[in-house]
Amino acid sequence: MIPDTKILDTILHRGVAEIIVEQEFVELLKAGKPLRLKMGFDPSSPDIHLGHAVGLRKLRQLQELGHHVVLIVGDWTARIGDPSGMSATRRMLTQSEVETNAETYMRQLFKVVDRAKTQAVYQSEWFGKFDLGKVIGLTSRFTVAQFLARDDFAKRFREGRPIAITELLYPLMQAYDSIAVRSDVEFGGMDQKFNLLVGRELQTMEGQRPQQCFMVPLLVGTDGVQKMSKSLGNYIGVAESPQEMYGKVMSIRDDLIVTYFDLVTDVDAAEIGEMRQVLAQGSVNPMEMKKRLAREIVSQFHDAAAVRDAEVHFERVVQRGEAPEEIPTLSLASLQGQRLSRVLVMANLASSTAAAKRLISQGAVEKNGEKLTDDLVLEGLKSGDLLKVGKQSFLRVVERETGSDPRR
RNA sequence: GGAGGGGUGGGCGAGUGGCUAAUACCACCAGACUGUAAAUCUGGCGCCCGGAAGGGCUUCGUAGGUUCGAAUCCUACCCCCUCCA
Repeated sequence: MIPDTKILDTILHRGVAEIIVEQEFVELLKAGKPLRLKMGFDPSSPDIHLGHAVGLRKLRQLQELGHHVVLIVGDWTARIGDPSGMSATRRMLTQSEVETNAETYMRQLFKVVDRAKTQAVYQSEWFGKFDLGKVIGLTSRFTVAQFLARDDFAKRFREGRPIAITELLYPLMQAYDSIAVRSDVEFGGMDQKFNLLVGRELQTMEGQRPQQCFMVPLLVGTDGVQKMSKSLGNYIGVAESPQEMYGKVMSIRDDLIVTYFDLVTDVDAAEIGEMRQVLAQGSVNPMEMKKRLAREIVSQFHDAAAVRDAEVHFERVVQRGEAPEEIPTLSLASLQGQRLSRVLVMANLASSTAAAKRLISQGAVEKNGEKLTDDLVLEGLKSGDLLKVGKQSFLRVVERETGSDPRR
């Protein structure tokens, strides 16, 4: 299918950092023939988050035009670890770990990408047969200088920090994947630029038409500073519960609202432009806009009812500081005669008695809305009493356990 | 093959015999503020006993040793890095 100008414009400009070579890419799209869109992942980290979604949404848009995704399960590159993240060499994964991770990954991937138009292949299909001769052949095509041109290698080299030789192999392997699957376009974040370009070069050397490199911007994580990543813990996972997702979106800083709308929602560009304006003027409470954002994001992964529930939950627990519908309980009998710090530990509201005491002395503990500032035995505890620790942790005292044990 | 540097609490990184459960910063937790956030400010940030005051225990790569007393000194071992060849 040949895209009309509006769709083409969205594909080329919304949520895109750079396309190499944009003109060639446009021509390929206009030719209307199905393209092979390459996207790789290492099965060492199977969780997909909104940062990945930026690129995956692009794949989806292109699938809607009839193009095909070739998903590469990097069961060999996972052993090395992508140096783009500067991580240390990883241990080898077992075959079954790889398969489990790949499965998890794909289940999450297909929340965004069209399964019917996706083909998954394992790197081991070609690297499993590689012998030393081929490895040497591959490495002989590039020079150290070429690799040192890459930013992070150059930096580490300059600072005298180690670069494992296997790390140099990573881009080569990724590039070879492009040959193996005859990639037309490879997708990745801006941090993948070097790797994608090596693919282009290698394809040219092998007489293949060089792939186009499609790079998306890196989404800033919930900390508002660093790129979203699992290891930094600042991510919003696509497999998370509606409540978690909604809450995490609400916790991003105001100045990221527009970026998020732009990169991870389908809200019309013109409308986003208006938002930018009203936000700048201060004529709207950013919170309201963020709620809209949260709804837009959550609804991509959950049904409408779940989205509403998540919002109600947020308003209740976070905005009004009330107890949610479901809170952990402990029986009166088990708490009788126990000191407050002990109770908090039993209820899993504190990680140790020392921690519990800190919370108490800092005024973070309430019983039925009344502050408790001494670590004493709770007198007159009765069924129905509500303990609150911090802003959002609760415990209900009940006559008898009904099953949900907070200690689990 | 040779020379040298280093392994400290979640991270980074001070400390080189007692004043050190161990500086600072980041992360994190709580409180205040607030429009959800962010920012800011205040406090906290090994575990156990005690209402508290206070007391005890365990931590500075691993295992031993010296000493009244060690993260700090000695010995052995493990691991990491840099430079020269």
